[in-house]
Amino acid sequence: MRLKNSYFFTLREDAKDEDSISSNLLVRGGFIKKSSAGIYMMLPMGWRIMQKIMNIIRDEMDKTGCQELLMPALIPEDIYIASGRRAGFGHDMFSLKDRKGQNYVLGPTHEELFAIAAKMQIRSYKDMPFSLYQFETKFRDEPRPRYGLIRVREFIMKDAYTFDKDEAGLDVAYQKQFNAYKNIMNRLHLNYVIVRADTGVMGGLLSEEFQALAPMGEDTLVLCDSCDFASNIEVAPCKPEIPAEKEEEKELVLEATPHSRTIEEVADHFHLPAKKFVKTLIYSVDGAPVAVMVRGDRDVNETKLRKFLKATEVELASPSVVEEVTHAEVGFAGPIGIDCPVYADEEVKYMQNFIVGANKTGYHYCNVNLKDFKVEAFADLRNIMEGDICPNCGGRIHFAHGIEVGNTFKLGTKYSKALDLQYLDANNKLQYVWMGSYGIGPARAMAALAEQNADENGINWPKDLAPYQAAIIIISTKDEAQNEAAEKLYEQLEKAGVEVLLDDRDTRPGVKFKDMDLIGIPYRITVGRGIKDGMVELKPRTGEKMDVPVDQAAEKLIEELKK
RNA sequence: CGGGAUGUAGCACAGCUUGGUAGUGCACUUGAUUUGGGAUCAAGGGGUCACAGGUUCAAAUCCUGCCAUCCCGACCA
Repeated sequence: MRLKNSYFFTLREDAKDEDSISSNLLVRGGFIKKSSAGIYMMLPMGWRIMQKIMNIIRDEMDKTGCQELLMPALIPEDIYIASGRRAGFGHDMFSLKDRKGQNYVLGPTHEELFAIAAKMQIRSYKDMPFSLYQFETKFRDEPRPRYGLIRVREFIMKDAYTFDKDEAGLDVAYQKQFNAYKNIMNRLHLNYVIVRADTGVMGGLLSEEFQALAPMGEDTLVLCDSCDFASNIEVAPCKPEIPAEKEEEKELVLEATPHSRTIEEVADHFHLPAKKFVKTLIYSVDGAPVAVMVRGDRDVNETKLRKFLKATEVELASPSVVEEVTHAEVGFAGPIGIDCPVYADEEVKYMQNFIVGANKTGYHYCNVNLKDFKVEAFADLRNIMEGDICPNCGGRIHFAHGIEVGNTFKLGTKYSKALDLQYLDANNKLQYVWMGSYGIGPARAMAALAEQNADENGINWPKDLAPYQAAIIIISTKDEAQNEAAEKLYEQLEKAGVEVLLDDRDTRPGVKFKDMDLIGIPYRITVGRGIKDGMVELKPRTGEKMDVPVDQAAEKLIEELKK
């Protein structure tokens, strides 16, 4: 493509309303532009990269025998009511009415429609296995869009669905998709890890996430120093820390702590480490108050709490609820005499002579032991911490941050039951279909690549994903010899199938160099003053320049691109 | 949804406290000098100061409302 008279622009300054490395570079490079909160225009340079990413995904999907189709985005609300997910998604779903007053939603993910589509195919066990996928725009009304393409409200997703007659079949289909996902991540040159994750609103039996490593990533990944344990923090199991020695249980004491509400303040008051305290947090679990105890230096894991109590919604209770159940101001909650059920993290079971709030404003109890209060149940309810023991091998845990680029789910029969997707087995008995669902966000992949490959000059795209493989820069467009040589080279490369940009803009060389580095063109051929001796310059974006005779430049570039 | 901030030229911002001709840098146009890492000089073009009301002789500036955007939190496949 010739840059002159084409839609191409870059910005010299960071965008004020972008908040990450990738989104700033993508906006500055003219790849994308925010059109409203969490909604982006995908401009020509960005769309080229998207298509390259999508082609790799498509190729790997096709290799698994998955068939591509396209579902509507506009879907009657009833379908999500039938699956029970209308309430689950809640305000995350864009919804609207048609002229007749019928309620519609914009699809946030498509398990329901694919299950319905599968009904048309499936009569007997002989009709499976098969799988389907699409690239489709999804809509999710995120409460807080962020980080450019990473958390958006409208985005293209590749979603695939597998249909099998039993769990063994699902296992095989899942493994095939899982391997395809690994191939995709590798071909995208992403630095990633695969972690266990919560199944969330998708439901089902198993969820694994493909997480591109990046410091700004929103997910906390729990990794082990000595084995291959990898989990999203939301589901990482914890082993309780058991004190080495038993203490002698002391007498319960009520102590005035008038100015101490937070754990730090209370620890200060008693001159004891946070480990000697137990926090009591009041949660609202499907509307009912529940107290949860964890050691003072730990955090409650709300995903674990929700699962343990088989609840759909878990959130910290409002101050008024806290005051109601504790009969005290916020900051003095404890298990003794509280007016709601108490659950405790397993670790609390092993603690002795600890300190808790007294449910009385300005007081804490010291030397508290298990006999002093009633607990409904002990369970793993806390977040694992860096330095904790690996639940798998006993090694040490460390954290990393990731961008969730892909996610695979073993759904089981959740949707086939909800939407009545059945088949006749060999014994002429009706059975439910086993489903899997597999999502990948090409735009998130693009942002993750930018995040992982940014340098001080811009984005250093992998060779095969850059919007163009090479750029020919004309130093002075007033020099006929330079123009002619550049044109000839351009035609030669186009003919050879190289994706090449001809920077024939009438501007200073520095501008051209900066622009090509910013948008991450992997190779640059500079046609300048050397042309009078028949020489041009070939330079990798990050690497040394080489002087090359102009008539060998194309050949040399093609050779470099193959490396 | 709670807390905070911001909306002024294509972009980034100043001006608002203390009401009185709409400003700066980049970008853009024209000319000149330049031409291997975001040139210099000169002359220009471009604005319902988010929107709607109000106060005032007079509002970007003060008041009320409203919309949008961003930040922190909550939430989140």
